Amino acid sequence: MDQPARKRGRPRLLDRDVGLDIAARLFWERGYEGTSTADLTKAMGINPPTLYSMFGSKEELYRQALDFSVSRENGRRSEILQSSLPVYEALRLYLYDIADGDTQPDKPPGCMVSTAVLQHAEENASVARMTAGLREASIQTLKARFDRAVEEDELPSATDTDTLARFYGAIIQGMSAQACDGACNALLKRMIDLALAAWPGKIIT
Amino acid sequence: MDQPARKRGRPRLLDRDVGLDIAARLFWERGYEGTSTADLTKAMGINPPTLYSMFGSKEELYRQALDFSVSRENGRRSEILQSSLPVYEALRLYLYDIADGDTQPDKPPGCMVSTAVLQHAEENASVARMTAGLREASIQTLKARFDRAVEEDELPSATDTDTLARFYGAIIQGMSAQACDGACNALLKRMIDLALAAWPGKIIT
DNA sequence: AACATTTAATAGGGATCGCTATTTTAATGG
DNA sequence: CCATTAAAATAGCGATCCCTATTAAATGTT
Repeated sequence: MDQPARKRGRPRLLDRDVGLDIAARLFWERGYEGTSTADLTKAMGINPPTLYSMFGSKEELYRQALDFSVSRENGRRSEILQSSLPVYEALRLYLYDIADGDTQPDKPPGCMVSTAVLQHAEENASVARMTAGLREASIQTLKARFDRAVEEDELPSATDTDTLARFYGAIIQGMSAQACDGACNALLKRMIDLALAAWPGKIIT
Repeated sequence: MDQPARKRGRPRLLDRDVGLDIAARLFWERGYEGTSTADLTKAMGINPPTLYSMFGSKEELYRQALDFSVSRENGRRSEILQSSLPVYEALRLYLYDIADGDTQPDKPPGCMVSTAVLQHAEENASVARMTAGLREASIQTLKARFDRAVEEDELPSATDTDTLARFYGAIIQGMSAQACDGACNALLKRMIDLALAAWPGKIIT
């Protein structure tokens, strides 16, 4: 009874999510401008008209592939950050999870969002705005968690949570860049430990 | 007598350094893959064959434009870092100078090297290797200064200078990314101040 | 079997990509 | 004035870019 309700007409050869996964991987590795529609159709095993009927356009496919990938990570990372752990420990695990994502053995290095479309041709400005928006949203998530920590007396009330969030955002972006340049997981985590030494109230030795 | 020794033949319409400056600005704003040879020739006011006779190829032009730009900054930044100031203060001024470079009013945002060609088509792998090499060199410069600080008892002898250098490298890359996303100079400097709080031996309040 | 519906495959269009063979122009040297 | 030198301008090459009009194939329905 769980039948996928076979519709009429010729059946699809490519599952939509499989296609998005393949596209995400290509965009992740080569960037938006470095990935051609020919690359995409070849990797998916389809012809150009199928790509356009399934996803609309290259830009729409990129957007959907980003949504698809981001939403897969968001659940776990949100759980880590919003857990009952002390904010400092939650932040550490959150950053470790991102470091793990930057250095997965069978996936492209770095983060698909953190360092994407920073430079771009004018015609791709709207794509750049999209990735910038995702980065800003991620920073706002951090800031909201820090604001809550202030309210719950885990952080001094004078804490500049905006700058604090953007600082750890910079670490996230720097980790992605260095992962692209070949940095290993252990190095990224050593960097995180250093960055956590800047946490308000810490005494470094 | 300081005559530029007018050679025979038709004189050049475009000065080489002026051309490199224009090219650097375009590559800086749009990235390597986002800048076309047509963009470059149009901005320089020349025809394609002139570009190729002057600079060899698009990739060679990118390399020369990078060298041209980097060498302009390197003198001042090296002076700051190698000055007689305490290493901690030298590092602060060094990072501030980079923040200023990321947010020059009449130039593209971010750094031309820090966040360049992180993702790329396969055919541009050699270009990516080049920018990655420049980033690594910059990190090694930091590490060398920190090693000197260890020798001169400005830092504990157990200091992991490699990780320390890569941590501040990550800050530099994160600042460039956020400048590309619109961050202002003051924000970048607040982030630097936070990053300096991670300096070994600091007591944060 | 014939039809309706939905997708896949073929083939290619118009624009732009990086680049170059050839010709023209502008200077100096004799 | 002519020859020589060197750079600029014209014109366009083959490849690839993103995308689509059209045709063929595979299913459920009648």
